[in-house]
Amino acid sequence: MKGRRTNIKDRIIQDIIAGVWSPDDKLTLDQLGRHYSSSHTPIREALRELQGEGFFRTGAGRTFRLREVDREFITNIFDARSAIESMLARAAAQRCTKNDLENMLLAHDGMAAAVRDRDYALAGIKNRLFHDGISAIAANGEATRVLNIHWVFIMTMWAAAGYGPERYDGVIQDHGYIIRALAENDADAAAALAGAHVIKAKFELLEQMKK
Amino acid sequence: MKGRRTNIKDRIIQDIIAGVWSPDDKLTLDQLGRHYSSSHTPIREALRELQGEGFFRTGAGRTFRLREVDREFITNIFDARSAIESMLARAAAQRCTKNDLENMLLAHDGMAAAVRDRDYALAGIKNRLFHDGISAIAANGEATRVLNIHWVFIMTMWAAAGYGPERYDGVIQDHGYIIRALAENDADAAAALAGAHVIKAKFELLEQMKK
DNA sequence: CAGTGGTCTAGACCACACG
DNA sequence: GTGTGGTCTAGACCACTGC
Repeated sequence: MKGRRTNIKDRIIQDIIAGVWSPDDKLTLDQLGRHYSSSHTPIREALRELQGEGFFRTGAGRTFRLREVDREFITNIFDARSAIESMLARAAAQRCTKNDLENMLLAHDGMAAAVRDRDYALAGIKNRLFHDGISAIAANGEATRVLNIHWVFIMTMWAAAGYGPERYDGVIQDHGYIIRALAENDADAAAALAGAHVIKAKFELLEQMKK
Repeated sequence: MKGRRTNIKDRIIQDIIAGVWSPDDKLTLDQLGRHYSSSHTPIREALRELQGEGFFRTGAGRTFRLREVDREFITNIFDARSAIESMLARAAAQRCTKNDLENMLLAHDGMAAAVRDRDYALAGIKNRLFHDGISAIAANGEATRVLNIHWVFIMTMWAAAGYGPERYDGVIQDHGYIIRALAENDADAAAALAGAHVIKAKFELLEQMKK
């Protein structure tokens, strides 16, 4: 399924965070095509996907203009994620079966083990497994799609932030409480916990941005 | 800005609802290209946008497979919309100024007038103005983008549903209460009202689908 | 190991800005 | 009117499928 478009999109995000492209650059298809060794079409499609994720706005004329990844942008996408994750957690708590719960515990333990080993790359992957698990139980593919769109960006930001044990321990603690809410089929609790969990991530990234 | 891609996307959605394309059809680029008198690229991009909106899933191989627009799909997207509109209404209530309020009242009165004149096409447009107004006050462009993606689909569904005065009066009543919440800067009330407003739309469309 | 069909390349096209 | 640069056309390419 994946063409080179997917790779180009990921590389562009990493380059945005790394500061290779700045908001005032022109960013023409020719220029990007040269940089990523590709012709117009794959670049064009990658840009359109990135536009759908909010990284580009259509500027004057028909040009693509890079959006600044600033506090407002982080705030906006995490507020949206919080609302959706909260809703999904509520649905998941209502539907959660014994089997679902075991899968969640597996992901949870896997992440805890990775953090214990100081393997933060693995911990990031396990973290995503945990959140994907909730989405799977909630079974709302359309809402899940919205959560998935910024994933590359979030992973890259976390890697750049270089969080240590304190941050990860807090995340794991939160996950533990969310699992309890799922186990009790307590929808209100799950919604509140999941929503707050995302807000914390927002604050951490905003804090990190000041540097 | 708009190329023919945008038109093709809208026409495909209308054709999906009209039953021109059914979930089991092959839907190759060649076939669609012949049908919409275009070459691969614009079709391909339209399909990719529609994939991002959940209308297509990537089937076996690398083929595009049309998703069935069924009760589950409607439920999923409206549950997601409810969560986001609720969050936006909460933010809007906190930020709403006197000037913002006047703009909302303008859109509100415009829709009421359109319904009084039985001009439901105009009422649909005014309805969108109302919801766009809330998004504008909330000033979360990234969340708003998520709300905008299904708009063509929703407009087409409403037109197909052929709602009469009773339905529109209910919508306008809801809008009136939301405006009151904005006026009082009552964030909790706005969130509850906006969330419920979307759930009602979901139930109405599900009801409509049985026929 | 052919067939099917999505993906990429090259280049013409043309809309929109600016002088 | 001229130029810049996004958009579309045509066709080659090649991954995946199923015979």
